[in-house]
Formats: sequence, C-alpha cells, structure tokens
Amino acid sequence: MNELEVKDSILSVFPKLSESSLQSILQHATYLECSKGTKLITEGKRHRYFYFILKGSVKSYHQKKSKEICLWFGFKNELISTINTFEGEASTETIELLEDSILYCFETQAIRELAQTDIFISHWITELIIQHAKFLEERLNGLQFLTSLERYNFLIRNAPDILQKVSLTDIASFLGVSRETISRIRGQK
Amino acid sequence: MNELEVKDSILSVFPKLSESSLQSILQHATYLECSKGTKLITEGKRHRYFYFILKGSVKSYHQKKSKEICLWFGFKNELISTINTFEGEASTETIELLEDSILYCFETQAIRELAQTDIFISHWITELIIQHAKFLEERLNGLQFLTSLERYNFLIRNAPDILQKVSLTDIASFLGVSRETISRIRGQK
DNA sequence: GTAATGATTTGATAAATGTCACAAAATTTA
DNA sequence: TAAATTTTGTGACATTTATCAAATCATTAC
Repeated sequence: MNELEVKDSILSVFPKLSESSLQSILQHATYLECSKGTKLITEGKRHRYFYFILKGSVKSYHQKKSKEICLWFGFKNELISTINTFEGEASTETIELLEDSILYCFETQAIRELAQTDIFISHWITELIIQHAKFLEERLNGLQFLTSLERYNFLIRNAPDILQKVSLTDIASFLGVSRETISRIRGQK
Repeated sequence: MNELEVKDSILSVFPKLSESSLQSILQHATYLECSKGTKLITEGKRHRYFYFILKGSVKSYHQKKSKEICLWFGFKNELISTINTFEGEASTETIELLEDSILYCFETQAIRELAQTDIFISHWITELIIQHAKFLEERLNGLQFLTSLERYNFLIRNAPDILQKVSLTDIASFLGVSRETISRIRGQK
C-alpha cells in the first residue's frame, strides 16, 4: 500500500482536513501489519496509540465473568480507539483483530498536542467524537426500542459484511441476546 | 440569580474555560425562565439554541407509537442539547421541562462560529461531547449487560434525585422495561 | 482421511418480563 | 372538601428469552 492510497483512505474519514494538517498527523503515524488475534488495546490498561484500519477488521469487547461481550466492530477505513484510551485513561474495553490486518498507528499524545494549536485538527477530533456519539445513540436506540429480531434485521441490513467476518457468538453478545436465540431467529427466515 | 452565580455555574461544567472565552460565550446567551412542560427542543424540528440549566430539570424522550420513551434526564448545572440540533440538523428527540426552570439559552451557530477561531472554545466543545459519549457508553453498558434490577439499583444509587423529580413511567421507559416491572422491583425492597 | 476441536443448531424447561385488567393511592381541579 | 384525573401497585396469564444438554455441522491438526 503506497502513501497516496493511505492518504486517500484517511481523507475518506474526514475530507475537510487540510493538506498541511494531514501531513502533521501522518508524521506521527506508523504503518503496521498485525495478525489475527492481536490485541490493539487491552481492558484495564493504558495505551499510547490509536489506529486506522487500512485493511482488515476488529472487534471491541469486554469481559463479563467468563464471557466476552462485544461492543462494536470495526472495518476498513475506520479509526479505532476507545474514549478512555484517547483521554489517557485505562481502557474499559479490549480491541482485537478479527483477521490479519494492515493498520496505521497514531501516537495519541502527539495528535492531542497538535490539536492544542492546530484548530483544524481540533475540529477533526470533535467531528470524530461526534460520529462516535451518533453511533452510540443509534445503538442505544436499538437496545432500548427494538426486539431481538428487529435488531438482527437492522444489523444485517446495515452491515451485511459482519456476517462474513464475525462469529455468531460475537454477534449475539453484540445484540444483547444469547447465541441460541440468534440461531433461532436466523433459522426462521 | 446574578451574573456571578451564573458564571460559577457555567465554570463548574468546564473549569478550564478562560475568562475571555467565557465572556464571548456569555455574550451569545440569554437568561430565561420557563414553566413546566415547555419543550426546548421538538423531535423532527431544527432548533437554533442549546441550554444550560441554572435551576430545574428536563427529560429527553422520543415518540414510539403513542408512547414516550425517555433517553435521559437533565438537572441543575448541565448543558442541554442534542447532537443533531448542535449540528444544525432536525432533532430526533424532544426535550421538555419537568418543572419550572431557569435556563441560559445559547445560540448554537454563534458558539460554533466562536469555536472556528477560538481554540479554547473548540476544546470546550470537544470536552462536552466526550462527556456525552461517556454517558452514552455507560448507559449502553447498562442496557446490554445488566438485568432490570441491576439497572434500577444503579440508577437510584447514582442519581437518587431522579426518583423525586421523574415519574415511574418515565423511569421505566428510560430503563427499557415496563412500568409494572419497575413497580414490582421497587415492591421487593 | 480421521480424529479432535470448535461453532452452530435444536429441544426441553425454567425464569423473566410484557400485557391486560383493575384496584389503590396520590395529585390536581373545581 | 369532593370529584376527577393521573400515577402507582397487584394479580393472572401469555410471550419471550435464557439456560442447559445434546446433536449436527465445519474446521483444523495430525
């Protein structure tokens, strides 16, 4: 993957970023290839980096007793972090690669320092967090208002790729129901 | 309520705001007294303002068939808006006063323009949205992992005031269970 | 290819919760 | 204060979903 393709990918996330701001961001980024199962962020720990997925996918989950409960999934051309990590605190979630992936790795502190003086980067960050908040609101909506069936349908309509990459067990915990229930929902179609 | 008290309240939300940034924000704000039932923001409409509660409380909800489903509650010393409203889009929720309240009313567009050039205000906004996102994550956590009983206990432990100001019906829809279930949970203590 | 492992499906049962109907209590209005 | 209205509580029953156990299917390792 060459530098131009990388830039294109990143600009797809926030097209308003100026060339010079993009340059200063990219100066703090590293190209990275990691294999399936790698944990980019581990629950309970602080981490210095956030990531951009050039190719591949991740799941975010947290441990509840002996079960993993999935919070979200991330795919190509998405920025990956947790709010806690971004704020320099210990993460409440673990982020793990679902397949061998190509990443861009950013040093959080360096980017935050850029945002102290570069107002465009500050706006970029605001925008990213707004996107994240909208995602959370939509998800909350689903959990609060929709039945299991409706949530499942919503998911496969809006993100059909998920079925290819994510196990049923993970999808079930993501939707907040048991594996068996999802299996039955699926069987009735 | 005098100007000094107002400033104190607002600074309690983001103490890092400089005196001059605070001044420029306050220049776009209006003191406002509204009575119970007033809708600050209405589902499906665009709105020019966001609010700060100097005294009083609000609920945010959205209509599902003929039912109101509560999304959150707001109290003294909290900033009140919806992400959509803040972004200039039509709101997906309605915000209504639970009691006669005293508000500060800010013109969203003016504040956003300040944020274009005043990096401290830009950071202030980022911080506010991060707080909102953390709230959403915590709530999502509750809906996805906790039983009704655990959610109810969590709520009254973390926000006991809610019981005084909010009806059981609203609390039930907020927790994602029926009125009757909440009533029974409460009865068993 | 076969065994071993892991993932998904299916069945039976129990627990939790929703729904409907109505009673009791609290609050508001006249 | 009394009546009307709204809010909350309770019982009976239906529905949904979780849980546990076992069977099937798929994948990996040898």
